This record gives sequence, structure tokens and C-alpha cells, in this order.
Amino acid sequence: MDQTQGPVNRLVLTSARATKVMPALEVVKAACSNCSLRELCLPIGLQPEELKRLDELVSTRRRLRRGDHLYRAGQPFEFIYAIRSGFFKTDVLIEDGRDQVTGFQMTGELLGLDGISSEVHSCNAIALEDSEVCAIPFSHLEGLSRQIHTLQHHFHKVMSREIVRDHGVMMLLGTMRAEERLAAFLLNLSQRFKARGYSPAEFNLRMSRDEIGSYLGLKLETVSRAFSRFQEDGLLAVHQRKIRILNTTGLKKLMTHQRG
Amino acid sequence: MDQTQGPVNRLVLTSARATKVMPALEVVKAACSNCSLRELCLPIGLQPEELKRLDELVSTRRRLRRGDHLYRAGQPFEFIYAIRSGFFKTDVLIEDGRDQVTGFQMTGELLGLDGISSEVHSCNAIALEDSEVCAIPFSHLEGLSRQIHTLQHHFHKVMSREIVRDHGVMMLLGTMRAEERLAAFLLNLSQRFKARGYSPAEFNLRMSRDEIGSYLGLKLETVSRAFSRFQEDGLLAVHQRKIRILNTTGLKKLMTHQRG
DNA sequence: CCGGCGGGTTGACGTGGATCAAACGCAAGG
DNA sequence: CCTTGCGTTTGATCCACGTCAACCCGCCGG
Repeated sequence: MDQTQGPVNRLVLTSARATKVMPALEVVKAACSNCSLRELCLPIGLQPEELKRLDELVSTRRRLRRGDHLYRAGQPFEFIYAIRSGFFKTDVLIEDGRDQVTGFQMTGELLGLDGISSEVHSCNAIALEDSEVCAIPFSHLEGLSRQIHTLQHHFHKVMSREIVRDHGVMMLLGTMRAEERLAAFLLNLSQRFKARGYSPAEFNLRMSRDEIGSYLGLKLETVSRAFSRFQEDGLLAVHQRKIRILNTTGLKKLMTHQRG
Repeated sequence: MDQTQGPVNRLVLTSARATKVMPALEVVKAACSNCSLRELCLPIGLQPEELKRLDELVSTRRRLRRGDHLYRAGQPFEFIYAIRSGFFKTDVLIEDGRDQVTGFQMTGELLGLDGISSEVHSCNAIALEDSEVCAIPFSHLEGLSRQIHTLQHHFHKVMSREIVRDHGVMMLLGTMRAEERLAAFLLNLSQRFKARGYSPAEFNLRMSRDEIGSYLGLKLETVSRAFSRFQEDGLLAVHQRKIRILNTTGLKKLMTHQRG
């Protein structure tokens, strides 16, 4: 998708090994400076020189299989994770067995911000498909963001965005009815796929009806019924987890519909 | 509105006027370094020297009357506010008229974190009683936290804590029933009053039943009924907005009660 | 080919909380 | 003293969603 940019990257591209032996995939995986996600992820707006320093900071990568935990509630917090590929959910659970999905995360988004406050993760992060993440030692990130203003500010924006997003979910859970919630959820997913260069109209859900329900504060049967209703009304085409949005404005209208 | 600030303040403290003429209250209000809230607020863990630099950063104070807006959704973001005294709510509202209280804030807590992400406030902050806040220019805070590691880390913790808190609210809205929600809410308030040296068992609610309901995703009638129920069950004594918790463990048990 | 299984759909019914409506109680103002 | 008004309480009814249960469908292994 994008091979140019950053000193490291230019070096690699012009070397014999890179062009002859190493597969493109491996090259791309090497660093932030030539990561296709850099405009979605932490490196936004950094200068090439700064980007190089960020490269040094992303020390390890982890691959996860579908179903693997990236971290669990209660584990000591050490890393922030940037999603390179794949799809995650985070959930919290309380003693009595109740649990709730607090979010779904996709490429370029950060995981682990919840752990900063108490040095311990407060939720579970679970891969919903085979995934790869960059592990960023948080103390290093703090160090570097003391030196790179842009990085610092962007990191603050990311945390703030998470807070704003959570407020949106609270709004959804507190005031919307089932179909409005599902419409809002689908439109949100659609937009995020679009931002990543995928079709905003057609995509695969990575999560079960139960997980959607948990996120939206609904039972899976209610989610299923809402899907059926949307299909009857010609808003969606649903096949298993394959979704095609047929009428975006209809969904938006539904979402904003007054109760009175 | 307030005449003492920054460097001026240090002057005042060592001057004859400060010790002889000015009332103690005024002195206390002058700066972080002698603010009674410094163990709850941003200055946690700072050295005296660092504290002095933080003083310079808190440039202005604002007094608000009950009902005043500290900021409104849509206004440009510039300041983080630390609550010196008083009580606030934040709420978001969407086009169709629905709104939701996203939080209640008390002394030592920060307001405005939501604005960082887009340089524009995403919610309204409204004083629920006469209040006073310290306005901290955010760009200055970023600057200082690039120099003071402790401050930086603490600020990150505060943002993270807000995220964790929001997840707790999502849990509450998504999985708890009315009485569980109210119990959780009261216990949370109780604990925060306690942390500030007030009685955890007896306090005045600063917000209406309607505002509680909005926060908890319930209608005011439901909140009222839950209060009545708690009183019948001997868990609370309720008189208007005056609350006395009679049975904390009972409330906790109720909160954690399984549905099955 | 069959049988089992996990996820999804659909239907029938129950219920917690919303809605609608009335009345109360405290406070401010005449 | 009475009025006005807002926040709250309480009751009666309604309805969206939860619950329970049957069934379906695609998938996998035998």
C-alpha cells in the first residue's frame, strides 16, 4: 500500500536484500516508520527523525490466535498495545459472574490504556480473530513523549478520544432502545472500516450475537430480532456474520428517532 | 474575581499583608502548594520545588454559581479544570433532545479531559452548587509534564482512571437493574465523600432525582421508588436530598446480587 | 451418511421499568 | 395567611425486552 517514507524504510527499499530476498510483508512489519497504519496509530504527525525514535521503542510484537488473551484483568500493566492486524474485544467481569464487553478494537487502535491508572489491567483483552499487536513499554512511551511534543499530544488525544467514546456508549446504554443501539453500533463499525480503506457497506462481524448484546446491554435474542427487523425493513442484508448495509440514511434516521 | 495567583502568590505568602490582614481562607486558595486538596488533585507526589512550578501554571480561578456552565459542548477546549470546592455534573446531549449525565465531579477531580481529543468540548459541565475551579491551560500542563515526570505520570493515571470509571458505568448501565444501580451509585458517592474527610454514612445529594436517573439510565420515578424501597428495607434514611446510609453491607450485597 | 454441537433464529409468555396521572410538601413571594 | 411552583412521591397501566423453549443451519468428526 505505501512503501515510501522514513529513513529506515528508504534504506530497506534500496538494499539488495530487501528487494531480492525479504518478502514485502516482513519489511512492512519492521517498524512504525513504514507501517501502513501510521496515519491511524500513534505515529500520526511525527517527523521522520521522530518516527525513527518511535521505532526503537516498539520493542516486541505478539501474534495471537483467535480466542487468545492479550492480557487479563489483574495482570500487572506494562505495555500499551497497538493493533497491527486483527480484531479484539475488551471485557470486564465482576465477582457475581456478570460481565460486559466494553469495546471492540481494530487495526491502529490502542489497547491497555485502562491499566495505567492502577498499574494493573482492569479488563480482559481477547483476540476475536488471529491478530498481531505491537507491544510498547509504557514507561518508554512516557519517556519519549517527554521529548516529542507531537507524540505526547497525540497520546493525550487518544486517551481523551477513548473517554469521549465511552460517553457515547453510556448515552447509548442509558437512553437508546434496542434497535437504535444496534443501528448506532453498525454505523460506528461501518465508519471505522471505511477509515481503514474497507467497504463501509459490506463487512464481516467478528463477534457473536452474544458479544454484540453484551456490548449493547441487550440479550442475544434481542440482537437477533433487531437484525431480522432491519432485514425485513430493507435496511440490511444479513447472512450469518456477513453484513451489507443497504440504507445508511435509514439506519441513521432510526438511530435518532424520538420516542415521543 | 480572584486576585492572587502564580508568582504573585508567593509574594503574598511571605508578605506582612498575608499573615496579618488576609484571612486564612484566602491564603489557602492561593496555590497548589498549600491547597488542602493537593493529595487528591494533580499535585500528588510532587516535590516542593515542582509544586512551585505547578503554582505558576494555574493561572486563573473561576467562581461559579449553582446552575452556571463551566463549559459547554462545542466550545473550544483550552483548559483543564480542577475543582477546588463545589460539585459538578457533566452531560452530553444529542440532536433529538435526548441527554445523559455522564458523571458527577467533586473536589480534587478534574474536568475537561473530554475536550483534548478534538480541541472542542464534547459535553457540558454544570455547577450543582456554588463552586470554585482552578483553570489550567492545557498546553502549559503538557509543557510542564514534559519536564516533571511525576506530574506526567499522574496525569496519565487520572485520564486512565476516568476510562476505568466509565467502564464501570457501562457495566452498571448494561447489566444492573434499577436498585443495584442506585446502590452502586450511593456506595460510590459515600466512598468519595469519605476520601475527602466527610462522613461516608451521611451526606447531601447535590443532584435531583432526575439527574440521578439520567446518570443511571433510569426515570426519576424509578429512582424515587428505589429510594423508598431502600428506606422500607432499613438500608437508608432519606429526607429530601439528605441521605443516611444505615446498612452499608446490605447495600453492597444488593449490588452484587445475582439475578438467577 | 449421520449425529452432535455451537451459534443463530423464532415464538410464547412474563416482568421490570417506562409512562401517565394525581397528589404531596417544602420554599419563595405576595 | 394564601398562592404558585418545582421537585418528589405514589399509584395504575403499558410495553420493550428478558426469559424460556423449540427449532434451524452450517460445520466437523466418525
